[in-house]
Amino acid sequence: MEKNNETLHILRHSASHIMAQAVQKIFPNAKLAIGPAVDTGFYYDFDLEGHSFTEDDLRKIEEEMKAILKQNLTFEKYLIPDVQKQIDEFKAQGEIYKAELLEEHRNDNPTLYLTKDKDGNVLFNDLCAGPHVPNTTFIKGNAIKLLKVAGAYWRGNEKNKMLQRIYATAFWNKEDLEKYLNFLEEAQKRDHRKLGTQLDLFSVREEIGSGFVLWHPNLAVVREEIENYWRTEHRKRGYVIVNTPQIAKSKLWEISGHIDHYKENMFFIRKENEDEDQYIVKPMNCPFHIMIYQANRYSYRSLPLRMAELGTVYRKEKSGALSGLTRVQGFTQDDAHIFCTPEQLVDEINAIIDFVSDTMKIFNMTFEVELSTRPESFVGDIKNWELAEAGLKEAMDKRGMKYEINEGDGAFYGPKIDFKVKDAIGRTWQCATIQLDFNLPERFDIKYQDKDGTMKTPVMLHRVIFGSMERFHGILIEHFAGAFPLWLSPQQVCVVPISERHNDYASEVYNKLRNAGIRVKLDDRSESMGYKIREALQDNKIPYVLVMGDKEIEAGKVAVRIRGIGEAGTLSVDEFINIVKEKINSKTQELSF
RNA sequence: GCCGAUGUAGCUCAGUCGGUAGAGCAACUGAUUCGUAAUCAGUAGGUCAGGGGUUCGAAUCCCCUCAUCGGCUCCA
Repeated sequence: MEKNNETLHILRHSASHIMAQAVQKIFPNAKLAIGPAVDTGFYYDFDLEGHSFTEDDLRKIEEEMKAILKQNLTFEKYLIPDVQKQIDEFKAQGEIYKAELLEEHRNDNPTLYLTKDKDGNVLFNDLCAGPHVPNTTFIKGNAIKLLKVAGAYWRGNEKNKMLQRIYATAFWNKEDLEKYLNFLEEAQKRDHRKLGTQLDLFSVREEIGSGFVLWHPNLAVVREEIENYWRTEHRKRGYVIVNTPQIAKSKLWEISGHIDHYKENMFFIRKENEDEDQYIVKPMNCPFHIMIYQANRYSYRSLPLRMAELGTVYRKEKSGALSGLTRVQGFTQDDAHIFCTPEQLVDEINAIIDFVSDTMKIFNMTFEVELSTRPESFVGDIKNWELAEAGLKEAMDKRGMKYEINEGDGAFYGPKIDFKVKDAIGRTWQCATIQLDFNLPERFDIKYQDKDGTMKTPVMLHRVIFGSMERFHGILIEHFAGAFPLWLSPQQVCVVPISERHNDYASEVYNKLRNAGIRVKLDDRSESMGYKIREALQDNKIPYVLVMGDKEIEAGKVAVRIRGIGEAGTLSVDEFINIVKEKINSKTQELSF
């Protein structure tokens, strides 16, 4: 058997059998559920009454696995001759989950995999389609690692019993495992929640509520730059920008259908007395944008209408779902709604794809695309769906864009294209999305006048580029490991006088930079130069430090030190300002001169 | 919402068997005036997440709530 990436999942699947064997050796009451290989390793789900796996158990199980591996066991495929008999046997053993699975696969020529010792004794068996490695010599004791224990519902259904899942990983050799563990450690250092505290970027307070983000001055600077970019780009691309209220009467949400379909995610404002109207905090911007559309009459000539807003919405989430900046209850969408005729649809979609791709380029991010098609329950005319799906495909095919298709995964109101960017941990986050909507234009009965003079219902597109400002900033923090490119850096330059007698010159330099519109900090504290440099570059991740002492003052220059690079010679202040301004304007990630 | 873990100074953490809380960094004050990724000394800082209970006595044991973390589910 070849030891490559393609066969790695076979190794991992086999390792999961060894783990199950080890668990049942230590905990004979543990019932087996399922234990597949996944992208980064494998897991096995157990039902174990009366005991929760601990870190210590994981160590013991790992030791037991190593002991099992030393016995040089073989994996053997075994076609179940009498399925009913095997089901009864599983039931007698208490293996109710295996029995349930076998019940379902009874007509698929189900097989067991037997783990045998060299005398042919069966030490362990598991209902399994395989394949597996031939024997345990393929699984190296020093290349497996049990990682964590977590709860997981049987068959992923929250109505079912919660099982205990042990996550683990395995590689062909020790070196690959260590590489992976190092990667996990690196990823942890980039965690935006950790960096959020370290760099004083944001916080979430119990007194305010979970999932409501306080943007500290440092991250507010990043956001300001990104919003500036966002506005400029939207103007360039023919959008109009609007502002809408934070709350609306329940009537609006009745028309939009949100009360019927989205209630559990909405925040209701408590009424003081029964006569008052019920107000609801907006979970979406679309109804407001439609109301703006309704304020005017449109013809096919005046469409498409591209309406954008940095709109803050609030969505109630299940308590366990929240996380840092990436999953919150209050967030600002970089939302837009495009009202157009069916003929304009493909062009509009293409323009949005251009927009997304141009934007992600600036951050040096890659993304993958998924198309989700009509689900089982849907609204609108099936012909429109087919046209729309074909349109989305056409737009992507024309530009040679690769995409995955998630059949039946679209929203009930229309198909969608999702853009997923990759973060430091290799996890993909949904950012940009384009969704067609056949529902809201009907519900609000919006129209445009076509060439032939008749009134028709426009096609409506929802789209975001960043998704939410909160999530996108979380991704940015991880992507850059907190070391933002110059144009986004909360502080761009730190001015460090060597000793007190250089303070006057330093403050002159500081004023010059500040007047030039550069975000600069003067560090004239009575600390050592080395300390100030370290704090600026390493702790605060400021791109440039300007050091000045007698020599620089005499020459009218500054000594430049660059984050992650080191000393970069001396320049006049004007020269430095010109270079830095040019770099800021070009949004480059290159700091060196 | 579910399973499990965690919550001690601004941050990172220690705190034994239940006997009234400690370090490093940061902050503040003073000294130092320094040539490229941590100068020295001193001072101050805590209702031990919140509430209830057991106890002569609780950071420590029990219960509830809140929050955070790892997952599951959800993410119209």
